[in-house]
Amino acid sequence: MNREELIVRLREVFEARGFEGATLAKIARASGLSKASLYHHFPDGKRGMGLALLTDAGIRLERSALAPLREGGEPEQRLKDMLLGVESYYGSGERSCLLTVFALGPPNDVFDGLVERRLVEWIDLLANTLQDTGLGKKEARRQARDLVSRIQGAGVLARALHDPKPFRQVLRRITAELGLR
Amino acid sequence: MNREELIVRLREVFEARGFEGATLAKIARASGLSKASLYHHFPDGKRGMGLALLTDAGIRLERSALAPLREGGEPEQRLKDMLLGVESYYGSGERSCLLTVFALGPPNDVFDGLVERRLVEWIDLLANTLQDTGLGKKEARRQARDLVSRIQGAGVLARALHDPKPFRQVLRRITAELGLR
DNA sequence: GTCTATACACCGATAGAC
DNA sequence: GTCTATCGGTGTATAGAC
Repeated sequence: MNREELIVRLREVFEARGFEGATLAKIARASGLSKASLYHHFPDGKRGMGLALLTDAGIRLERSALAPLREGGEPEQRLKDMLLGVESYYGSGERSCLLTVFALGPPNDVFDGLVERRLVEWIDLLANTLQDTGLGKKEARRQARDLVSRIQGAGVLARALHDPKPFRQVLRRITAELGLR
Repeated sequence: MNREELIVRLREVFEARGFEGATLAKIARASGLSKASLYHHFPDGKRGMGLALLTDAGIRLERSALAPLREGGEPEQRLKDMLLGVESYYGSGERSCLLTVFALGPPNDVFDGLVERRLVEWIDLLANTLQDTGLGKKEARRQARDLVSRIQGAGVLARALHDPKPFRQVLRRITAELGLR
């Protein structure tokens, strides 16, 4: 069992059940390892797992959605690529964002800081890109916040309704509104 | 200690920590009652508390945000009133929606059904109102889904960033976009 | 209605064999 | 690296006095 595959298995449990809802018994079952073996891979136990998973989610979000915004091409193309990355990151609405799941659990200084930094980074990058399309600085920031809200909300809605379609529809709507055809 | 005041106290714990994170010890501390006394008010224990709180949240959302949509006035006024109700329901971004918090916890047939029904109801009512403004049926439904997404996402964002401002800004933006001035 | 005391299951975590 | 067995603590829930 290598760490990469292990993280994928753990992710499913934490994403679906939240940090508190992910008990070691369920994690062990999902991973095929015993509780004791999990401590070989994560000496800090559940705290370490949560940290590793949240870091992993941040990196995946960065690669899928944030990195495209940093590229040097046309801003319209960057926005388009970001939305494609978001679609992939959310598994087309079938999966939840771990940052969101953790954010709605109990307060935790370590976790909360990681979540907050990624979201701020996302909004900042998005605002810069929107500015490159000709928007004013303030309006770009407002729209960036709004877009991240919509994406997060779409993920929540899909989960709450047990249906990935609302997620895809909202993403399509955003694409259309931004004039990305 | 009457039930109304008790529910308000419990709400704070469940909203901030989620169902799994809300332990009886914390609930007892927050309510000023002992664990045993809580079982006098909620014979079914934590399950009963969660159900009562989720029902309460649904009713508050109904009164604040959904009821205005049912009224007979101008659709623009109904939308305006809904947004005011949403602002109030979310405590201007200082509080989270318990439906969202529960939706992102572990799957639970009872809870999930309640959450789902309220959200579907919200989207339906909103779509009807938007249709009354002259939108086509399909477009009204799409926009209704989008609006609920944005509101939910705004609540998540405000919580994740520990700052109510993004919530208020998104709500203001929606108001402006709908031409409600 | 509220309490103290307690039952008992499950939690995260560890010991130590292989 | 993986396991079985087990620890101490905390979780939900109950008994029974007042």
